[in-house]
Amino acid sequence: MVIVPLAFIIQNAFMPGSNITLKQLSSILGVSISTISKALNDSHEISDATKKRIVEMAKLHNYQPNKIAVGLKSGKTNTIAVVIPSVQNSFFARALYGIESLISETNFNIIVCLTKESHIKEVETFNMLSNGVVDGFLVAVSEETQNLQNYDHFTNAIANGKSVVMFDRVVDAVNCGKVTTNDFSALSEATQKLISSARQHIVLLSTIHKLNVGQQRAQGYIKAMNASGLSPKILESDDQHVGEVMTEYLNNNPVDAIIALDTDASLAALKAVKTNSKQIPEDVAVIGYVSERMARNLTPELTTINQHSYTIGNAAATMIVEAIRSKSKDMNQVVISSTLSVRGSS
Amino acid sequence: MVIVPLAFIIQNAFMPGSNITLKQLSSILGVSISTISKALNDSHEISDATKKRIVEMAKLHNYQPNKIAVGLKSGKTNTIAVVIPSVQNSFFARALYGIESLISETNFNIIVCLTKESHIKEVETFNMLSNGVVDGFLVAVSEETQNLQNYDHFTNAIANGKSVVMFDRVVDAVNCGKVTTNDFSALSEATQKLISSARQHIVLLSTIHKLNVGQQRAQGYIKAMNASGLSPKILESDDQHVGEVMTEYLNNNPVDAIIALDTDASLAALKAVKTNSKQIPEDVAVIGYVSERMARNLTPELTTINQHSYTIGNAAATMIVEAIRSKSKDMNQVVISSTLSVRGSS
DNA sequence: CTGAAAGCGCTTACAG
DNA sequence: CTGAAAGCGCTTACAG
Repeated sequence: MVIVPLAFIIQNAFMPGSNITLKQLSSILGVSISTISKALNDSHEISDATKKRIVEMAKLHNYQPNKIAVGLKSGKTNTIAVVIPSVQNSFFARALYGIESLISETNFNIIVCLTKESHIKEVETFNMLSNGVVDGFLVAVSEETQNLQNYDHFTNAIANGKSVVMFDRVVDAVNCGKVTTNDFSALSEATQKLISSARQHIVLLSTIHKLNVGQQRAQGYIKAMNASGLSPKILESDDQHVGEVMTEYLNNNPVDAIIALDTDASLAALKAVKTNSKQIPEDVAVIGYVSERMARNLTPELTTINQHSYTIGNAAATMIVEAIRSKSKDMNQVVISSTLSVRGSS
Repeated sequence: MVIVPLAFIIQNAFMPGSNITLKQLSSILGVSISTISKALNDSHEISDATKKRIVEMAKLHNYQPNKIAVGLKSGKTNTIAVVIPSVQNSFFARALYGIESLISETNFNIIVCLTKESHIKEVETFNMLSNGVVDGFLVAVSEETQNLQNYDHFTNAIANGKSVVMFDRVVDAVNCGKVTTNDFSALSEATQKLISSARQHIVLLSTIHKLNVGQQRAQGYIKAMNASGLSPKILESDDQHVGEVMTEYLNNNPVDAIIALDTDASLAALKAVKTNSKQIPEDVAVIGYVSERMARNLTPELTTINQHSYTIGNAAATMIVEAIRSKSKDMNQVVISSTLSVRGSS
């Protein structure tokens, strides 16, 4: 007969939802903690009979292993930090969705940290999570970090044995997994396409000229323009003033096509052309970067360069899970090609 | 003289970024682990001299306490789960931004989990994180959970001693902290405002009729319409077909105002009216739900009901941090009022 | 003022 | 096949 201590009964009676531990199960079953642990982990050392008894009792009490304790013991937390500049940008929102979808099918969790393009915030995040909290980092590098070119927090994390995968915003100088898109050639092709439809005065509108991706896209545009003997014209602004900048330019220059490099610029371009009483796409063609869903609800429907953000997120998540599980150091690079979705605006 | 074991030197020599532990510091300093722990926690038990020595050495080696170990010992993890349906919806994206902004100023971290409106996913998330991983949950209840009215995962978490705060999507039946907006009266006022500008045929367009918040808004609209002797007309659809539904109705019925309850419906309403060759706002006024930033970039600029999503997220985060810290059980409710931002479309 | 010991909830060599 | 012991990295009552 097993004597169950009174204190235990009381505790269980009054805390029905309270999480039960191996120790408590041990005193209920009259079996050692080690045996229970092994049984629940389906060790071959334990007889089928006891396994059965233990598993049933564990189920009855809704036993859930304490992840923190497992993490401390194993040195693994099964948690991945997703460090991104923002989540209000539809690219990152959808990439995060792609990441989460993949991760939720594994036994990993994700911690999301928003850097707001701040280097300090990014560094603090890495420092705070490097010690025991996460197994790896999925990061889209902040604008400020790109400008400062200070990458110690990345290399330290890697030196600490953490897996690091960069996506979209990557840094060549850091040796880690990378998932990017072909920004240069996507823009070059889109520009080429406009040129082959006899557009001559093609303007690039950007609020992301400080970012690597923005520069890559601009280079692709410039290359295509130059290749056709056309002179590139790049308008740069911030999200507050991009509309004014576009309108101002439209009022004083010939324009028959606009390529806008982000959501704000895309909406602003549509608005500026309409306000200018020009027809889209007859007078001015517009190609932009917005989500597919939004593109379909705009007037006219917007031709977009589709970055496949979900796929990028998914690929990055796949890569880091693989890296953590295999502990391999040789990191590969994946490029998810952007594609042009032609709609009414071009 | 302190004898430093060779193994330790090698380890340090070859793993410069590796996280140092109290044990290692102890062997470097020749002081016990307990003393070091107390010194680093600024205990009054330790003399200033040793404190200084210890703190300096800790800094030199960039000592960071292992959060997992601290969490296991204290039973607190300083981590909060944010469980939301999606992050592609601008409301949740911005609310998450508000949450993160508040949390990042505390010593808490957030784990973000996306339920995709699935009850099962929500339940699994709660089960998975309840045992040791998080101290509390910040949740916007999924559509499916609202329909099934199965709230056991919430009450279990609360019984397990976790703090729970619901925001935007709340469940009255669960006794926890709540942050909401005044959906009913916001719609009632917006409708009233249209009526007082002599609009008669005011249509409500919604893709969120299955959600509590959608129903509340619809009720506010109905009340205002009835109060003025007008007959309410509610068009319901999903985000794929909302445009067709609106266009179809416009083609066959008199309409002089549209209130759209979400971003998809708002863009679709603008598009449908324009396609129908009607003028906004002269022929048809449009009021919608989109972010301020997007509203300003639409043509015409959209009058919106502004939910103050950032503030809602911030308030919810404040509430749960407070709840966790104080361990108080009496949960309060906060209402952040929505406001009407009048722009060109009405 | 400092340190040894116990313990948070687990896992896993090692004995028996 | 089962269990006692050590240990993951910390904190904290308790001795000295």
